[in-house]
Amino acid sequence: MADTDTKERILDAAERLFAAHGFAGTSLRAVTREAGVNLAAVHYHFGTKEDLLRAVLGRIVIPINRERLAMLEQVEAEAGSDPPSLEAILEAFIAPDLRLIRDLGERGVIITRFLGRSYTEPAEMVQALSREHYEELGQRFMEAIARALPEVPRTELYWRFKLVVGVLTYILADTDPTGAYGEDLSDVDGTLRRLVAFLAAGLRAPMPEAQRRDQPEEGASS
Amino acid sequence: MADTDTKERILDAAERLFAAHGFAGTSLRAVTREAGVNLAAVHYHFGTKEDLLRAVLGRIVIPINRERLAMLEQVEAEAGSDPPSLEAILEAFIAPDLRLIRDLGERGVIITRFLGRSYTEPAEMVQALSREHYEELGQRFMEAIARALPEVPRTELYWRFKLVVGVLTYILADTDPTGAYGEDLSDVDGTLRRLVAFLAAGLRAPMPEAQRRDQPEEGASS
DNA sequence: GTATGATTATATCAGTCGTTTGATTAAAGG
DNA sequence: CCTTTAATCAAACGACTGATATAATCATAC
Repeated sequence: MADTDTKERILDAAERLFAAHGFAGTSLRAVTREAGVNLAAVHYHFGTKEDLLRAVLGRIVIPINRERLAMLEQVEAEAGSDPPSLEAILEAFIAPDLRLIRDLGERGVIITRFLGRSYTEPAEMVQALSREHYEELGQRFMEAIARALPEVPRTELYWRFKLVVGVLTYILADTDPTGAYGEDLSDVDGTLRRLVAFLAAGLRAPMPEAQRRDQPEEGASS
Repeated sequence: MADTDTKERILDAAERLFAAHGFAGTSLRAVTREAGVNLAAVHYHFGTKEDLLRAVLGRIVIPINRERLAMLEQVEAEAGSDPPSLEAILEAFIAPDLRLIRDLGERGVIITRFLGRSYTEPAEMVQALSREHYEELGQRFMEAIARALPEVPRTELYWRFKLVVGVLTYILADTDPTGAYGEDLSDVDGTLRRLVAFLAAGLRAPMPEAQRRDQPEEGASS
């Protein structure tokens, strides 16, 4: 059995099972059973269970983020010396994930679910890994958005960008092949447009009135 | 040892550990160790590990949802025959969770984290339970929002409401006592206002242009 | 005091877990 | 061909898991 085959089979199986059951809920025996390989192969090829997860996450996230960054750079290049449009930036941020579904079919669904869940995955190391992959990129996108929305205070934008991440995370975690995405793959683009519309509006929202700390709690505010 | 004490201790410990490590990553021995009780007490008082989780989730969610519903009803009563404002509805939806942090301090943080994570928790039964608690209530809020936004198509609202849930889920899952929420509890109200502003704008966003399926992919759309 | 039910404590069961080990096999290189 | 390296295999280790059984203790009522 060729080594690239064994490793790939382990990675594929682990990807599926980690996405479905999380890190703690997935045993190495389940992985090796599904991959049809020997238990010790995991340790031979990857080391610890954590190392396996690192490998799974890395092979997913690195190409996606490369694509994400490339899209952003293209958007910026097309805008020239002007700031790029907010919608285009958001599209660059979101599209690579959603297009996984269209391009990879069922594996795309597995991956998006895995990505979406990794952010709130109970095992701390999963979260830490996930954030590590996104930190620099997030900063990059934050700055592009700040240029597109100079009138929104920076701290507010930082916070709102987290909400953008939250929405994307949630959508990814909730993908379901029997739902809208699975039925009609061209709907991915429609979904993208609607997502971008929602998020762009939220990012552009005027700041709410400053709170007044010395007043008792109020009911309705028009 | 009085039975209400033992049960409470188990529930408290389980709440903390499930929130931190998830269902699969938390063993009953860890729970009983932390609670300072005997292993058999779990089965005696609660039955299976799943039943314990049910009990933990139920004692958290039921009062919060009661409060959520009460706030919505108050908002509707104040609006009379008019539709209530979107902002007020969103506030009724979100405030009970956020106020946990202010009102319960560290336990509030634990609970919000638990709630936020339960939606994407890898163990399927956690998710199923979580959704079960929110299904009817979600429907109730959806209808209130639809009355506040009659110009947005119903199917689009349904979908956008899921994004609202996603944002809230993410914020809850990401609570960190060392962050903004923990430092200044009065900031919970500011957070609520900013959240509502973001989400209200997104919900009110005009529909994006319908997609054209027969056209090649476009770049920027102004 | 006794009787009864509730509760706790301990031991055990059967199984699972990640990791390691030494043996064996397969492939590559000289 | 032999030697070396890479890869695979099966067994074992020590630890842990949820659940159960049983006996002891506690609490309450009569």
